[in-house]
Amino acid sequence: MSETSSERDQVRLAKLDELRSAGIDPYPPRLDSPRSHQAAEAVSAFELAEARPSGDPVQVSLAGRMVSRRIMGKVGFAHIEDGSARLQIFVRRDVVGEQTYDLLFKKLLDLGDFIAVSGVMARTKTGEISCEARQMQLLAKSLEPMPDKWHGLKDVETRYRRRYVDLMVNPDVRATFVTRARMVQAIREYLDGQGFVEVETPVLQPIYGGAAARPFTTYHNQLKQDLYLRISFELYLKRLLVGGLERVYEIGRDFRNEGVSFKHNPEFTQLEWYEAYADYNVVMDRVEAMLAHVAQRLTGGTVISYQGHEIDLAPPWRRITLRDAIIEYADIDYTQFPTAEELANAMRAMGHRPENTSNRGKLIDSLLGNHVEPNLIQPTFVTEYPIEISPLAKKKAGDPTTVERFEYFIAGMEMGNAFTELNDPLDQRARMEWMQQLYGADDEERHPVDEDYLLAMSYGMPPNGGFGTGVDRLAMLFCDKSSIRDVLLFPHLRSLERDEADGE
RNA sequence: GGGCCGCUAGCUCAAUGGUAGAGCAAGGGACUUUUAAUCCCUAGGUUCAGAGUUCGAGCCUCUGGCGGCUCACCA
Repeated sequence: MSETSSERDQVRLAKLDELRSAGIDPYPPRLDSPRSHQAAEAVSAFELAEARPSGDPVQVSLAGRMVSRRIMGKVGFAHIEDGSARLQIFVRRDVVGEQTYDLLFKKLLDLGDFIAVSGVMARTKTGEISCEARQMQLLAKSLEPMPDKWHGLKDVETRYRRRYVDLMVNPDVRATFVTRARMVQAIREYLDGQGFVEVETPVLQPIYGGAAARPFTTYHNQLKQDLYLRISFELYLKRLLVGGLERVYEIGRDFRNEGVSFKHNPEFTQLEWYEAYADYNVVMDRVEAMLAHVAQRLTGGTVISYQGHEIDLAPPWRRITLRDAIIEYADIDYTQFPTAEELANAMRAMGHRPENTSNRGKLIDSLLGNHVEPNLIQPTFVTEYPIEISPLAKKKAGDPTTVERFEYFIAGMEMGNAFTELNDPLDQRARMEWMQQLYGADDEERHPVDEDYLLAMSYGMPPNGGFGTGVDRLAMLFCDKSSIRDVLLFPHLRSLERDEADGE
């Protein structure tokens, strides 16, 4: 599949040859002088020494990618960039010698090459702290040109397809993924501190469940078994409560075979936890506390800025019932319309265009998604959900149509879902069987009945509160990104079609 | 899936339907404190693909590909 070599490819390959004939390994296995400092460390070491009257020279050995170069005859400057910072190096021919200066630095190095530099830290005439090179070693030759040093890489598609290039030239992108990592770390810190145990449950599941979603299917050849990539962890984690683990959580990948959008990727990271002897009120308290903790860790405060909105994560958050929220934002009191048909008619009378469904819960959910959700900028818990769309949640005492469930919303996005978990095995079986009727056989969100889950529950499951949230959406929030693709290192994209005439 | 927008040199971008250009990057040269270094010279293109209209298409039309935004659907 290699194309006709362009001139620029030829030039780079010729440089490889020239390096080798000069006895220079373009890909040496290690540094001649082991790295002593990261760039940022070298700068602080110099600043420290500079502040002392009799500061000794600061000797350093650095390594990084050469990202700019300015040659002025027999002296030249370059910037190298490592994981900590960008640092200028100053190279003089009469210091490093002709072979290093003329052949290597001036002629055979390219922007993008990894190099090691040993020398002394100094301040240049213009005041920039730099490393004056005594020795220089090529560490890895780059064969592809770097993007424009000033404009960087802007093309969105290329940024996603070649994230490594995006990362090397756009510092904000690296910062985003560091922030994401710190966010996940802070989540674990909170939960671990609360006595939760982190566990891992199967990604490959013979029966999927725990969410209303369409799964990916796969197949185990030797076992001759159909398997599904999990759409949630829920049913496995709750089995652990049966087994006596009282507080469990999992952070991992879910897979849903649905549309992709700025907030949906086919695989995404989910956090779920389950806590014995807690109900959904306890869960709400925890969600507030956890996200306030994360915000503190990342920003030192609880107010974050998201797409121009100031969002305050400090507890307590607004709590509103689903019924009141829909009355407030859509002006419909769904309790006045006890059947799907009546509710759909009422919605039509209000100018909405509800889909044809006999599932009243789905209609209510669409009112929530279309009319309520976009308005919930500040963190908000919406509570008390219809039973038809909540097969795993416990009924509210005295109201058989409603369950103890909440979803929480921030910045107009649904961020997560929780309930007082249903632990009555007979009720659970009835609810699952009811779902079979409620969702037609052609409904792609219809769930199979998980007999082993029912068996587990029959052994006795403590009352508990469970919670699930999209880690990527939290990352969008804390990284101030409007698209999930900007917080995924390698977002899913269609494959590029290869030109078949392009030769193998 | 629908609608709108985009795709031109390695990168960032130009180009009334009339010879495809610039800056950076690259190659050659000058330059011993520059920093978007500067100066001189050079090379670099199937304008996403295909078809059509036209004397002539990067530009107009159609089909397809990929992407972005958005609507629908969903967690």
